[in-house]
Order: sequence, then C-alpha cells, then structure tokens
Amino acid sequence: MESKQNTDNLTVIDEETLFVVSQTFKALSDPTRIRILYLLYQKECSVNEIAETVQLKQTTVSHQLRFLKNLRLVKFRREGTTIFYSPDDEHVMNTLKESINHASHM
Amino acid sequence: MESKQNTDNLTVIDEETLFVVSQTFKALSDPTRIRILYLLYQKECSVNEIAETVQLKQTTVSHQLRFLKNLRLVKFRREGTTIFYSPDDEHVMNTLKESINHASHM
DNA sequence: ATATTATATGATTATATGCTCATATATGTA
DNA sequence: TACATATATGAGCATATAATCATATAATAT
Repeated sequence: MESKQNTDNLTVIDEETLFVVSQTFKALSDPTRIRILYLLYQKECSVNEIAETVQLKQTTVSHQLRFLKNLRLVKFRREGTTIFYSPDDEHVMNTLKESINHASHM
Repeated sequence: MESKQNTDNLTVIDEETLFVVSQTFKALSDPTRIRILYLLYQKECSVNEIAETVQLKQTTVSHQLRFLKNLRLVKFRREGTTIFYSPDDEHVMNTLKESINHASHM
C-alpha cells in the first residue's frame, strides 16, 4: 500500500505501513534483542550459545527469539535437539548495523 | 567508543552504544512519534498544527515532542507564542524514511 | 493589569513490556 | 522405556510507556 495525501499536500502514512514500521523498530528498541541480533549477524548460534554469550537465562532468550521469529527477523534450522538461529531480514540487519556504526563513532 | 572482541572473536557492543541505539529505535517504535516525525520531515509545524494533522490532543503531542527533543531528534524556533518544530537528525530521518518506503512497497 | 492564545508540565490511569520460575515439548541415546 | 539435553511455553510480577486531565507558564495585545 502506498501513502495518501491530504488537502495540505502532506503525505500521511497508511495504517498498515505504520504498524509494520513501528513493530520493526520496536524489535530494535530493546538492548537484549539488539545484542542477540548483532550476535546472529556475526555467527549462526544455538539458543544456549546466545544465552551464554549475552549472559541471559535460556528462557529469556527463547522468548525474545519467538518475538524476532514472529516478525521474520530471524530464521532457524534444527540439528538434533539443537536449534540454530540466524538473521532473516537483510534490510533490518543493515539498518541495525548502520545505526551501531553511526552511534559508536561519536 | 568502539566495540570490543571476546575470546570467540565475536564483536560485542559496548554499553554506551547499546543505550544510544536502543533509545533511538525506541523513538521510532511508537506510531504517534512516527506520524509526528514523518510530518515534520515534510513541513516545519507548530504544536497545534501537528495535533490537528495527526488527530491528537495538544498535550499528547507536547509530551512526545519533549521526548524527541531530549533525544535531539527535533529542534524548534519560537515566533511569538507559536513554536515551530522541525527534524534535527539527518541520519535518523533517513532511516525512518527508508523503512517507510521499504514497508510500503510490500 | 487583564485577557487571550499557544505550549509545557505534573499526576493519574490503563496497558504494554521484559524477565523469571516452573513446566512442557521434542529429539536423541542407553 | 527411561533418561538426558535443548528448547519452548504459560503465568506472575515489577517496571515502563502512552494518553489524558487539570493546570502552569510564556508571549502578546488591549
């Protein structure tokens, strides 16, 4: 869906786009999820690997992964009892990487 | 501040960068703030203009503007009793615009 | 000084969010 | 089957967030 214009020639964002955009940024608004995504950006990881690396409970990581999975920001593959996660949205990962670079050079 | 590396050669984001990045994305995670920013991106606006355009109470807009002002995402100038707001962070505005374009072409 | 207009602030309330615990599910192995 | 390991889920709690109301502040005009 494209955006519409009102009588002042101002473009207004349609509801669906607004929802998708805000949800995507919400995913990136939490330090824990940023840590997880940035880790996966560098290396495909199992749930426990993530928990150990970012120093969080396994359940916390699992809940956050479900959140990211629902937004299709990560994908996974199974290997026995282990599940490996990796990024699944190039645009969002580029946005995150850019913002980290921008913020860390200040 | 730059990021460090742990023993697995994984880059870990430093706390300050993590805070700045998450705060910035938090600003973009709320539909109301997105509407306001996207409006200001197109046209410098007074508080009441914003409230009318996005159909929100004046106080709601004022609170959100304070939030955006604290993060230096918007700036303002006074003209009598009227205060005009406009964007003040090119990088964040580009990120927002890109994401809106990306989401609206799906 | 008083009134008017525009904006900002503080307190309150309802809802959302993130973490944790206990437990469930799934896969592999003895 | 029974057990171990890895991951997922649901409930509860503490905190954060966004909107609203009432009110305060600031600038201007009469």
